[in-house]
Amino acid sequence: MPSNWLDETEQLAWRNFVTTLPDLNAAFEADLAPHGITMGDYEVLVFLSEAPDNRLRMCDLAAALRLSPSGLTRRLDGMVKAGWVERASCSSDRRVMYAHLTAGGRTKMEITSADHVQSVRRHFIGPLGAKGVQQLSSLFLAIREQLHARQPS
Amino acid sequence: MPSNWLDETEQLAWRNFVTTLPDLNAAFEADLAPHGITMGDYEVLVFLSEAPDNRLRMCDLAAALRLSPSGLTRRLDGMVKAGWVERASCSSDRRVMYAHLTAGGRTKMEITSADHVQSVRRHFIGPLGAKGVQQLSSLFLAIREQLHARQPS
DNA sequence: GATCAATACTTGAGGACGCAATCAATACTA
DNA sequence: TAGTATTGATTGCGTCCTCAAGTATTGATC
Repeated sequence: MPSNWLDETEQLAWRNFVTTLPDLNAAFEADLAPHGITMGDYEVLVFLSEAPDNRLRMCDLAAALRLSPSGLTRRLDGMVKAGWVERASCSSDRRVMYAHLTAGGRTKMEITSADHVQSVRRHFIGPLGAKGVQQLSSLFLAIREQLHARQPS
Repeated sequence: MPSNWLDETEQLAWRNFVTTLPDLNAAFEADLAPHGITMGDYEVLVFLSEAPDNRLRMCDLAAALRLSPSGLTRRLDGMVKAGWVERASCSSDRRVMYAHLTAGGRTKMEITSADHVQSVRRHFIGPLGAKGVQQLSSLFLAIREQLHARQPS
């Protein structure tokens, strides 16, 4: 074993982390499933609802979602078909397409968000406790800053 | 906004968490990529290397990996082709197939693990700090216990 | 101002995964 | 012990994603 191996405490932390993540994610998906929407699509609704004019350029939205351009194109296809989003072209730059939240999309998000917040509270906020929420917040902030320090996105 | 909405601190913690995860994951994958292996395949090697006789039943391995049976079948196809794993039938129950770590698979894991541990240390352990490691460990333990409390897997 | 590079998006091809159906083997039950 | 249910693994099919290539538009350079 190399000298930089994880000690027991570090090993335990790492395992607690990586073994919990998939189940946590599955729990959120399962809670959203009755609404007929995935976490991925729901996140699109959230980003658009918070953007100016309820719209974002495809490339900006893709970057925010950590999705490839083609991946977003196809995800949006489905959401347009569902009536939650529409495409709109840009007058000042005819290369860009806006993803624009429709009224139906906003309604969908509002209905869904109530359950989703409850889901986050039950699976995430609740078990952490008030102190744990603050701890976890700053821990992940530190991780993210370290990530962006080397690879400024 | 419903009454159970997240307050500002909770909101911030949640966002720090969900926005960091994809980048963290991408960092691990990127560090492993030069070895020509994915996190998914690497995890198979780890599980098998720690199992008795370096082998696990397909169904047990699938459960450990949070993978569907068919998903594991196909992942193993690739790993068998790479020479890291071999399938072995079970004498006492002819339904089961063992996934068995080969010598080449163990070598692959040992070579790869040095870099992977460094990767975990840089992106995860390092920014957390000694105190943060312990905090995060118990926080995710709490989350997992809450998850299993309702849905005993 | 013509050319070349960069940017924004889409499409085609291929990979990874889940669900449902299938087949084989074992366990339960009357 | 015969019949049924359960378990373990695989295959077909559909979905979602990425990469590479292609098209269109804008920006940069000489």
